[in-house]
Amino acid sequence: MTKASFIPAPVVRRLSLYLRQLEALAPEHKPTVSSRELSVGLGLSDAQVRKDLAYFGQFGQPGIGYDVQALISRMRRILGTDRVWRVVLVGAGNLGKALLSYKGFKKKNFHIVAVFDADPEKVGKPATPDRSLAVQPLEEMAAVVKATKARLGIITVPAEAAQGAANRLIEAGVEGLLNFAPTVLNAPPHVVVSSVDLSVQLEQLSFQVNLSR
Amino acid sequence: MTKASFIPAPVVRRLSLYLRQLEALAPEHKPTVSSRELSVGLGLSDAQVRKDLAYFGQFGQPGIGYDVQALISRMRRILGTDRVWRVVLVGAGNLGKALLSYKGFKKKNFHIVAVFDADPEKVGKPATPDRSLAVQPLEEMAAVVKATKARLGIITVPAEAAQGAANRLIEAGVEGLLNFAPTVLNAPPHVVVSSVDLSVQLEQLSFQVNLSR
DNA sequence: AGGTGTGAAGGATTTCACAGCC
DNA sequence: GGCTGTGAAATCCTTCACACCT
Repeated sequence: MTKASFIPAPVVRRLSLYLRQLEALAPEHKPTVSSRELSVGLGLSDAQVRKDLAYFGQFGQPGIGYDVQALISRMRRILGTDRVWRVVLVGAGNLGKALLSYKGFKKKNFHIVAVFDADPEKVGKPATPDRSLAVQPLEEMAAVVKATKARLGIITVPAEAAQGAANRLIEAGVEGLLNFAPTVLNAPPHVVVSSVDLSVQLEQLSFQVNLSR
Repeated sequence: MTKASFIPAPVVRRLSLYLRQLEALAPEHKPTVSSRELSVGLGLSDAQVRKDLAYFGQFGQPGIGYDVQALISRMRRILGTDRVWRVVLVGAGNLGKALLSYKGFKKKNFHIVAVFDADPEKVGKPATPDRSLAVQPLEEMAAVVKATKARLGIITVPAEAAQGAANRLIEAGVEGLLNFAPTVLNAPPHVVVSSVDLSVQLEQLSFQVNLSR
């Protein structure tokens, strides 16, 4: 593996976008793609694409470009999605259930293997219409995470319950958290946390829209 | 209004986080907060908070800090959430329905006023369990957006349908789009686009988790 | 010609550090 | 003593531009 000691955050964010673009244009069966072609759709410069990819070694052919399939494989390995990631979800509310039936995760090799909720009313009931998973009580988390070898957790509980859910997940041995609750999570340094606050996204829009008038 | 001619993107992103922190600590009835107190929870430096706020004028008291309530009001006005934003949603699938019943939006003054879907099977059916909104056909969009004075649109359709949905929304006069489809959207410069790709979020996690071992 | 990889230059953002105010 | 607002310095990131490859 390359000496990818430290990668700037903006680069990591773009990596996923490159992969998405590549996968979108793979069906066209063009064997290669240039940094320019990759960059235009994303509103970036061609130099940026080359610099970003150069963090992980050099796999372009001067005069030709990048081999699409090879680059896809390489990017998947870099991002870690060449293998299955087992994920547990805490919070069987509306958002949690929506994520459970979201097809995109499985396509990207993220498999949700268990669902937990604090509400005794929900425990035992099927978490999805297809009844593939039943909601389990929080107490089971440690055992289930261990048994399923899940390494990631998704938090879709109310803000007040988020830190508690995070603590349990961390205790159970999860290595990364995707948090949808509108609050900051504290976690030890060996646990990676990424947050999506849906209201914040809309706020960004309302700010920008107000600016342009 | 202040000469907020141009605000760097990183600053805008943090603005929402400041407001969220402030709202979280408002119930404690502490009258003021220091840049340091605001910064620690978010993992930022105190200087950063002060610099960011300084873009919009100066409302701190040396030796005291910032008046919590005043800062909240000010931030809401800056972000545009001191008024109601009417929002329409396209795509009555799982994610769309989850967003419809997400309480956080209304709390932040974002009101979803209509739901559209291309599937004739879904049209006419209630979009939420509480039956407050019925799914409408895409053809109605222009008229409904006009009638409801909606200015923002949320896209929760499959990737293949996203650009089409965006075009219709733009045509109908919407000024900002929040896109959950895993694809890049093209839009004219007067329309602001913000995207959330759920799989990309998990990919970021798998990358970071792989790094730290 | 068309295209990559990369030092060097340029810009943007963050941190430092301190004068000045409460 | 505590804290803000802000120039100056430092750091981080992007763009330029070109040697080199096919």
